[in-house]
Amino acid sequence: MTKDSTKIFKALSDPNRLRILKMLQSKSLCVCEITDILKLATSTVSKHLSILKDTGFILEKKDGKWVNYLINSHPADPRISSLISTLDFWISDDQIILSDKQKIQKVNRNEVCSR
Amino acid sequence: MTKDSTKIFKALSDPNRLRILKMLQSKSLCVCEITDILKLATSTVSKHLSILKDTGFILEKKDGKWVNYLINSHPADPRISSLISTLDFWISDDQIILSDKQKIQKVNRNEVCSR
DNA sequence: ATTATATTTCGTCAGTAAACGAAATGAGTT
DNA sequence: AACTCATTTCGTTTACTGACGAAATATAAT
Repeated sequence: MTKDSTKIFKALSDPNRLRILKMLQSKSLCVCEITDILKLATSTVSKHLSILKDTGFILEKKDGKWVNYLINSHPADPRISSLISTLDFWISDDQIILSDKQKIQKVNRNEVCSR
Repeated sequence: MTKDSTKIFKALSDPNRLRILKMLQSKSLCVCEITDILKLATSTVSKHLSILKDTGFILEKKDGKWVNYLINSHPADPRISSLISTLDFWISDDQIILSDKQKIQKVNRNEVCSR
């Protein structure tokens, strides 16, 4: 219990993972869209997503060749739901988070991917 | 803002620091008392405490040669207060946490220190 | 079937974090 | 002032984490 509490906090203790969570709170996205915004290697983003998925913060939904990731709206673990709603209030005035949010609206997976 | 949010989560993502916080939620303690319970080097415990202090989770109160640490009941940062009260509910059924809590009651700083 | 695209897995490297003991600091005691 | 005890700081070692590119996997399109 202590051990998996630390696992939950560890998942939130990386700035790129927080950015991902905040983005997914606005809109569900595929790996390459997130990659385009964070400017990281695809493999790195994939790893971050698997950490967030393992802890229960997000879900994946396969759609053909794409894998969409979305916020887990009904997590089994109450600690996760509590933290997700907490994050809604936190960090909402942050520059990077705001600009991410704008980019999300414009991003087009057909342009962004296959490059 | 994102950066110091991760700093806050990082502070909570170590099992020994969570044990310390849960202990301090029951009773304020000095470094050597905590050292005795966690079975770590004094210098290690001191480092953990400084991390918790820097993020605002705990306060220190000097008392002669002892330095007592206590939960920060009125943190300036609302994120910290939110997490502190959250931790009150979490992890309360954990074996290690419960046995720590029992040891705290018995610990005597005059026996434990100076060895 | 072959090719193309999206994602994951693997191996590696660099930076970070946690542990320790030893030396330094700070505060009481003699 | 010299001494003792609690704590912090420093230097070192070991383990973990985040980043990358290359290779492997999965699905769609030709």
